[in-house]
Order: sequence, then C-alpha cells, then structure tokens
Amino acid sequence: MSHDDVRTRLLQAAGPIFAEKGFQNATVREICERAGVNVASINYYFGDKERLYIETVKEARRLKADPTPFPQWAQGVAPEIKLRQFVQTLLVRMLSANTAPWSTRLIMREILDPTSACKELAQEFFRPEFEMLLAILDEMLPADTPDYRRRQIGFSVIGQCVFYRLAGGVVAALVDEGELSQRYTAHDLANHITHLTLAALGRKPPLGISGAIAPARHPVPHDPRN
Amino acid sequence: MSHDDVRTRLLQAAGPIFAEKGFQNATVREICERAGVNVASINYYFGDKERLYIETVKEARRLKADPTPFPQWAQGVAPEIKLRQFVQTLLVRMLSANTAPWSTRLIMREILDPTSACKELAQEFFRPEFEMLLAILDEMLPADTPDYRRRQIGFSVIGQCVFYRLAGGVVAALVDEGELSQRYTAHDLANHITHLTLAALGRKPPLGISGAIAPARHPVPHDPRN
Amino acid sequence: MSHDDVRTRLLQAAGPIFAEKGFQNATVREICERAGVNVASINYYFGDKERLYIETVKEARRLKADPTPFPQWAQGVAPEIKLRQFVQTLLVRMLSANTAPWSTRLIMREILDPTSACKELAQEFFRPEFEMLLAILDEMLPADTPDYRRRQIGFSVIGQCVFYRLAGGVVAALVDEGELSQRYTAHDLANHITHLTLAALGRKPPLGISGAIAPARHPVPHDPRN
Amino acid sequence: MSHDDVRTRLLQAAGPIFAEKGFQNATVREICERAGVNVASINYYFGDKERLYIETVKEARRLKADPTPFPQWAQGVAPEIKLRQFVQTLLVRMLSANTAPWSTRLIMREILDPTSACKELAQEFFRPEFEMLLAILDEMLPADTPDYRRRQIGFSVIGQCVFYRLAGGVVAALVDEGELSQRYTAHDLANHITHLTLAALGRKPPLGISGAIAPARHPVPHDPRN
DNA sequence: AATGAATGAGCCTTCATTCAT
DNA sequence: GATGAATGAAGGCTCATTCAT
Repeated sequence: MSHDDVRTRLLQAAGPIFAEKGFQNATVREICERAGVNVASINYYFGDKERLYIETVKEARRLKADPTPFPQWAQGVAPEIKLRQFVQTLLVRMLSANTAPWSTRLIMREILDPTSACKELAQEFFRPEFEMLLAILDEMLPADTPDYRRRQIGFSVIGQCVFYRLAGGVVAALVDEGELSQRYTAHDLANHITHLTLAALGRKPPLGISGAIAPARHPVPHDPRN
Repeated sequence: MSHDDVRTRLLQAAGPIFAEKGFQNATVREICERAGVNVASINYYFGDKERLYIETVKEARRLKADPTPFPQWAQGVAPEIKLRQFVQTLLVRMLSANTAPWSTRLIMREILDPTSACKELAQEFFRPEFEMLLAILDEMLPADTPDYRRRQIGFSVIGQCVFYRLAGGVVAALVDEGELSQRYTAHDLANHITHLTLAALGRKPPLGISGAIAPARHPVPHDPRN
Repeated sequence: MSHDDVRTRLLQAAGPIFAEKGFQNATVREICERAGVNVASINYYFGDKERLYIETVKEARRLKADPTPFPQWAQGVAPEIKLRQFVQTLLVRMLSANTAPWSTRLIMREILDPTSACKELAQEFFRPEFEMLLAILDEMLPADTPDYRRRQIGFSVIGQCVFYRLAGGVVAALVDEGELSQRYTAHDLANHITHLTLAALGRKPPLGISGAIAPARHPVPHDPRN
Repeated sequence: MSHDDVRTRLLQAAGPIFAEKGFQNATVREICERAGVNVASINYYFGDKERLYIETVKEARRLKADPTPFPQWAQGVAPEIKLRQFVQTLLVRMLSANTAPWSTRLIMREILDPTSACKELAQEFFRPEFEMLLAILDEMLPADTPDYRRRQIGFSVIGQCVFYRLAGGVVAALVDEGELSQRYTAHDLANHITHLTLAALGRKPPLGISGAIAPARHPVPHDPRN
C-alpha cells in the first residue's frame, strides 16, 4: 500500500465518521478500522487526531467544490442569470447527495462549532465566494449603495441558502415528506431564492404576482441526513 | 439543600457548559463542581448524563422564549409592522446577551446535531412561531398563493435571521470588527431583513432605491461568542 | 478498604518497583496489581504517576530515617563519640536490610538523577543532617577554620559513607565475597571512617599505627542488592 | 557513508542522550535524528537498542580515560606526590567538561544501575586504577597493614572523589553558587582530599592546623550538569 | 547493503457510572 | 435520601521493531 494510498484511505474513512459524530465522539480506532489500516497510522501520517480532523475538513471542501464549480461567465451575461447560477451552485453543493454527502455536514459542523480549521476555511473558501456574490449584486445595485448594505444583502442570499442545510432537521420536521421531496430540491429552491432576491432588488415582479415557477423535471430528492 | 434546589442548580450549571463544549466534551465533574453538588447527583436526579442534557435543552427553550415574547397584536395592525416586530424579536432572542446567552447556542447545537430533544423542540417551539410568521405573510400575499410557496418565503425570512447566529463565526471572519459592532445589531438587521422581505413582496420600494435605513440609536453590540 | 489504606498500599507497592526499575520503567499497572487496587486509583489518589513517585520518595525518606534516628546527645558528650554514632547511623540506614531495603535505593536513584522530588529531599532531609555533622566537626576544628573548609571535610565524611551504597556494585566486584561480608558491615565501616577522619583531624593516632579495630561481634552482612 | 562512519556517528549521538535521559527515556528516533541516519540503522548496526547502549558505555570509558591518563611515575617519586596526582586525575576526569562531559555521567549511571555493561567496566576499568591507588598507599602504610584495611582506605579516597560527581546535585543544593564555583574545582578538591588523606596517614599536619591551601590559580569551574 | 514505511503492543490518563454507607 | 469513594472500560498516543524494497 503506497504512502498516498493510506493517507487517502484515512481521509475517506475519517470524513463520514467525523461528519456524523463530531471530532470528540469519533474514535481513531473506528476510523482506522474502516480505513483498514493500523491504529498508529493516524499519528504516523497526520501527527495526531486533530491534524487529521483539519485535513479532513479541507478535503471535504475540495470534494464539495471541485465537482460543482461556479461558472466562468462571459462578459455581458445578465446579473440575473449569474445570480441564479450562483445560488443554484451553492444549493447543489449543499443538498445534493451525489458526492461525499458527509462533506457538507462536516463543513456545517465546523461553521457552528469552529475549531482551528474554521478560520482557514473562511478565508480560503468562503471569502472568495462571498466576493463573487457581491460582484454580481453590484451590477444590480445603485453605485452609491454603501458597502455594509451590500454585505447585508449578500448575507441574506447566503443565509437563505445555507438554512436548508444547517437547519435541515427543522425544515423536515415542519414540512410534509411529500412536499419536501417535491418542492425543496436544489432547483426549486434556487428558483425561489433568486426570485425573491431579484424582486427585492426591483429586478422582477414581486413575489406572488408573476411567480409561476416551474417545478424541476427531474427532482433531486433532499436527503436531510446528508 | 432541597430536592428542587439541587435540580435547578444542576440545570443552571449544565446550560453554559453544554452550550460551550457540546454534549460529549462537557464532563459531569465540571457541571457538578460548578453547581456545588456531588458528582453522583446527576445520576441521582436525572438518571444519566444524556437525560440531564435533554432537560437542559428544554430549560434553554423556556429561558429564551419567556423574557422576549412575541407581541400580541391588536386587530388592524399593519402586517409590515408585525413582520418588523416578529423579525426583531427573533433576532433579539438570538443575538442579545441579556438573558442566558448560552441558551441560543445550545438550541443551535441541537438544530445541527439533533438528539431526541430536537423533535420535541421543533413541534412545541418552532412550529407555532413558524405558523405565526406564515399568518403575517398571508396578509401580504395573494390569496391563491400555494401553501408550499408561503412556507418557502417563511423559510427565507427565518433563514436570514438564524444565519447570523448559526454562522456567526463566519460572519465575524468576513466583516471588519468595526462594521460588525455597528451594523450587525439586532435592530439594524431587523430593519434590513424586513425591508428586503417587504421589497420582495412589493410592499416597499426595492432595495437601494429609497433605502435609507436609520442606524439604531442605542446599538446592542453583537457578541459572536454568545 | 479505607481511604488511607489504599494510599498506603499504593505507596508500599510503588516503593520497590520504582526503586528497582526507575520512574520510567515502572508501570502503573504493575504497581496497582501489586497493591491489589484498580488501575485508576493512582490518578484518583495522587493525580498522576509523577505525583505518586514523589510521594513514594518522601515515604522512603521517612521509612529510612524513622527507625534509625540520630541520637540526642547530652551535653558534654565527646565529639569523637558523636562522630562515631553519626557515621554509624548513616551507614546502618544505608546498608542494613532491616527495613524497606528499597528505600535507600530509591533515594540514591533520586540523587543521581534528580527529579522534582530531589530539591525537597535535599532541603528537608539532607541539609539538617549535614548541619548536624558540621556542628560535630566544629567541636574538633580550630575556631578560625573557614566555612568552606568545614563543608569540604563534611562532604569527605559523607562521601566515604554513601560510596558503599552508591557504588555498592563496584565494591562488590572489587572485593572477595568473604571479605565483603566480614569487613564491610555498617559497624566495621563506621569504625574505619570515624578512625580515618579523627586521624585526619589530629584526634587519633594516624592510620596503621595504633589501628587495632575490633571486628563487629554480630556482623550485619552487607547485601549489595539493597 | 561508510559502515564504520555510521557506527561512529550513532555512538557519538547516543552518548549524550543516554547520559542525559537514561536508557529507557532515550528514544532511538532522537538518537538517529541527531546522528543523521535512518531509524532502522540502530537495529541494523547494533541489533537492538540495548546493544547500542552497552557499546556506548564502553565508548564512554575509552573517551574518558584516554585524554586524561594517569602519569607514569619515575622511580623515587614521593607517594604524597603520586597520591596528589592520582586524586587530581580522578577528579579532572569526573568534573572537567573538556572532553565528552556526558561520558562520566553515563558511567555513573551504570554504576548506580548496573546493566550487563557494568561487570566488564569494573574489571577492565576500575580494578587497575584501584590497584594503582593501593600501590601508592602501600608506600605510606606499615608493611603489616592487613589487605582489607588497605582496601578500606582506598575506598575512602575513591569515595571522597566520586561523591562530587555521583551526588553533584545534592552538593549544589547545599552550597552557595559562589562557593561552588570557587572551592569545588578539581584542583581545590584534589588539594583537600589529598591533604585529608595524608593527615589521616600521619604524613601531614592534621587538618585545620597548618592547612592553608592555596586556591587554584586558574580555577576550572565545576559544572554540575556534566 | 541499507532504508523508509508501517506496525501493534502497551503506555498513562480520563470519564461516566456505581455502591456501600 | 444523598454521598464520596472507587471502578473498569476506553481513549489517544509513543515507541522499538520489522519488512519489502
């Protein structure tokens, strides 16, 4: 078994376990068992449990972002389109169970209960994306909008998106299962959040007026456990 | 020391500790030490550590809701006013350090990482408040707005609010400290979220157009540690 | 089993093991096993392994000193007598196998390889005895003898005594077994060291001249393993 | 890197580490790191950690004895001179920090806590030196002095010398730092021990009478850490 | 011949829990 | 009824050693 092989196996084994149980509850024994490696490997490859945790969080970031990158928009693309795609990308990353469903959960855990991995995550990962969102909003806001207001609007967009992941359990408890799987797909929610935001910015008719939003043709069921 | 006395002391001691460290990281020894009672008391009064945790979460709910109740609106109060007050109440509960600052954190913890206490919490605590919000929105939405859309809009409001508590660490990492204490008070955020929502519903001019929002006169600084 | 009972059992079990193997080589498991108590007892009663070690060293001091106290001399006792008894007491403590043979070894270990227990040992235990020796020597030295010289002479006395314990293994390797058991008893060595010292101080005829020293009537065999 | 090169590097790296930390506390990793060789080298070149330890002790013996040999006295040299030089050589070896200061400490460690290396050490190293001392003493003792008495006197000389190394920590705890660096140099102590011994043998005036001992002109400070 | 990766036994310690008092 | 003493299971980690290369 090669060097990188063991490292990778450890990260892959640690991901779901850290995501499910948190740092403290996860045991190195369980992780090593699942990875099929020796108990001492974690200390050998990562120094200690905490370092493995941090690397696992970073790995989660990569696994989540890489397969669903933000589009590279050509010049002239309407900001409405960009916003729609930005929001959808965010939601797909968070709600889709396609790749490493544990990674989102691990990142959310880190957001609520920040460890040393969080600062790094915020600066390297969240800040560039937030700046990207602000740039999109800038195209739709008057030039004299103060910076703090732009950030507040940005947080409103982000807040609406992450809510479904952070508080997925509560959403599931307040909504029928049928509605959940039909109306809370990444696609539907992206429509809704974009629409609401654009309406707030005066770029669309207000909610409830025009608002027929076509349901997704191939709904991706939302699995609140991920 | 009376029976109830010890129980109460244990709950009061457990609250901040569970909130800060989580269930696993908190030790019964520390809780008992802070409560000034015997180590065996937890097992004696609550059965085991987990039962104490659940009771502590319920206690947090009571402590958080009681001192900041939602207003009882007289008939004829404009829905815009109601929404503003609803949002502000939510934010004050979550951001203010007035009473039991740990309780919000404990509830957020429970939301991300639901234990057996979560379902109960959702039904008894979140559902009535969510219904109250939906009733307010109903007054501003066309009668034929489908239920699922009303819920989505409701979640958008809630999502914007809880974001600052759930992801407080990330917000703090992305915003200057000066701006944080000036623009992210419960009052300011309530203004912003209400305004955005009303604009989206066509009840106010769009964001950025009229939008001068007066800052709070007595800003309550947001303490991200709470 | 009472509180003090367990503490005492642990100290008694730890003594020989620490003495034989040193701090690092001794395992808490072995100590607890020999004491017949739970593995966690050491942490419960002493905090950690190191604290147990320090207490064991102190216990060794007590066990060694208590059964063989220095005499309380009446006024007018000749300094030659006092010196003889001082030296003999030192040697009996170090060479006799009567009580806690491990304790001397543990103390010697601490002397060679000082841990945090050593300073305390030196101040509380060695210094008073050293002062006692200096007082005896003072009676035989001219009043103008500088302090540093008195201390050097004191160390010469002590050095001769402890040598047989510190370097017992080497002595045993250089001397026939028969001579070892006959001439290296505490009694004989006390005679020799006292005689040599007194001769050096001009209080006795030089070595080799008068020197008939009666052998001990009941020789205490020297057990170099202790 | 040649075969012998690696062996030598390992021995040189192991010396100070074994001397400072003892056999158990020293780790092969640290030794190999300092030697700049592979972790597996110790097992490859020496079989295991213990074998390396034994070889290191033997190396210490060589390093200590070679640069400070005993003088080869011409016939007719006074035994007082010889004793003085013998004692001084012993003390210089033990107290000087000139060459391989660790080696003395390692040997002392071996004396207190004999391993398989000790017997060899005693026979090959200590016995010849002890015989040399006895020969010097013979010149000053009556011919009919019994062997066992000559050995006792020899041990008294040796005991006084090694005391400052074996119990250096205790000496340092009982003596002011100023006095320590001024009066406990190899030169001063050699004067003192020789003087005391000669006085005991009737070859010099008793201590305290004539005894002005000139301090060393170039005092070699005693470094108790060596 | 010589190594770097990998191992597993064993270390000290912590913890929630129990039980005699 | 309530406690302080005591427990044992399990935790992360260190280390000398081994083995394929």
